[in-house]
Amino acid sequence: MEPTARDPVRVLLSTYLFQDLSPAELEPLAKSLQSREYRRGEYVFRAGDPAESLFVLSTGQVKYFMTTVEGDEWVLEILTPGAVFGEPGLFAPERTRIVDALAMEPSRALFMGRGQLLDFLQRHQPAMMRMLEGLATDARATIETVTEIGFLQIQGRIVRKLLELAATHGQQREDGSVEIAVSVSQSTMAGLIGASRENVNRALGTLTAGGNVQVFDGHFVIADPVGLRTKADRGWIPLHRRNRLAEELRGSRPGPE
Amino acid sequence: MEPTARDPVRVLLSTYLFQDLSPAELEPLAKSLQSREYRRGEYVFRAGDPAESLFVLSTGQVKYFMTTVEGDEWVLEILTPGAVFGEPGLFAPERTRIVDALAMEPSRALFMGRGQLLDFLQRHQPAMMRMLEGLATDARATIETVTEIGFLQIQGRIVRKLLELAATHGQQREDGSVEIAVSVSQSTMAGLIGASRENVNRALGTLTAGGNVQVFDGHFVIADPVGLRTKADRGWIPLHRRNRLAEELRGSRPGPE
DNA sequence: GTCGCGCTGTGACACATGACACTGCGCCCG
DNA sequence: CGGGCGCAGTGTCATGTGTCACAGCGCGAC
Repeated sequence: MEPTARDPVRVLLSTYLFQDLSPAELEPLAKSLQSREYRRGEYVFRAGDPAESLFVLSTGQVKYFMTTVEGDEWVLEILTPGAVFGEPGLFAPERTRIVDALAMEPSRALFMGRGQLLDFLQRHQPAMMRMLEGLATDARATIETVTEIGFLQIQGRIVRKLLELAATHGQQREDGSVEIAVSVSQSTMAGLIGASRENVNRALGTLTAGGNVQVFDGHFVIADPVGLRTKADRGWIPLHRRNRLAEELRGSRPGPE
Repeated sequence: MEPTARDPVRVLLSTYLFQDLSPAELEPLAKSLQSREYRRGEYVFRAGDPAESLFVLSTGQVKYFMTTVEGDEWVLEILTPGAVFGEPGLFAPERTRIVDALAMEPSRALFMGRGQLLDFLQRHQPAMMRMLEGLATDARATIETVTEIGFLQIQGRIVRKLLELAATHGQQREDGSVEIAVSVSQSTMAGLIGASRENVNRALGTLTAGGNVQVFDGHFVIADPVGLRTKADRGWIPLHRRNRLAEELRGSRPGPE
């Protein structure tokens, strides 16, 4: 475990939520934080649990997902160190978790109670702003996911998801390719895009055959990021990227916006 | 237009965001609000616009949706009077709208600037709490939508959506049936659940044939809410409703949650 | 009136995807 | 060593769903 993971203040500073604050401001909060280790395969929390804490992942990897009775799972996110999770459950009126959070590797997380968090947010406007920002960004990202699921087919969804993963967990390599630093099996990829494992396999097959993507023991390497990106926009769905073009069609619209 | 729609304070009080405040507290805010009317077919804002205001719908009906280049649209929500919209765009770092908001009927909306809103939220903790709650609830609702889209097929999605609409816009009638008070054409229903209009039509056909649902000129009546509800859970996906049952399987899990 | 337009109903058909079934491989554990 | 298990790869097959094509119908515009 790296030294930074041992120092709660540094962990907090590495999150989007607390990044704006000074170590001095974070010190008292950090002191009162609790911490816990999770074994591989252990749940941090499960859907239906009462939501009482905010979590910050300091080491390891946590899978964030929903499960159906049939056992199928929808993977919402792969959380890596520095990730803040569990916020929505704290603020929703039911105060109950609706997703499962499962440690995929030995992991460690800091956590703080709801009261503690609210208290801190109210005293520190920058953190409160970030909280609003985080929730809003989350909501919007999920909205985009919905439309992608609705209109793209498997290969397109994979491409989008790979680019997204590259954006958040990507590591540039000297030859220009980008390595995705989280381990994603084909089945979790299937869970991420809502498809069957078999078809993910096949789609991945054509992508590697096309030279855009490579796979090393459990993680992806995007050999040709530019090429892949062009693939993402062709045919399927540029979403709101079309706005520039649409500008002139609109004509004058008086009003607030 | 009903009298309540004319009084900004009453409109604000009818929203989730400002419901906890006293008329006296809302008075100054209400005074500084601007208001605007929209014709049928007019956009309140469009994807790509800079996000500078928060809106509160006082009369009419607004469609909230994303559009693809092909012209297909994903309808996120049908907004009715008392709805607050445009928040996520205000808080996300890009400060840009990613969805389209279109008046489906002649409508009127109040709006306030971002600075004005932030200022008010910082002075009124209850409103700030509601804001967090609203964003969190939004995020969670969308997450549930994603999983439903992923795992249910058309008929199931329609049933879910009808029940959801009934929950938010439903009106009990004397014979026990529930009327959905917003006008939803088959095409917008298709947009709501991510399916083609034709298949929505067919699925709706079997539902009406089964006696669960009726249609009067553009809005739905759920003839048999209980029966419909049982349909929603059978076969397809009870989501996290299984938690009760799962409790005993878990065994002891030491830890914060 | 008549045209056009938006919405609702259907039918036929192609096809992407889920489901099933089985093989092979690496790895851990007894 | 052998058995079990999770993961990757592939073929076959049934089917839900999108697409296209067309008909009927109410309604507003001219």
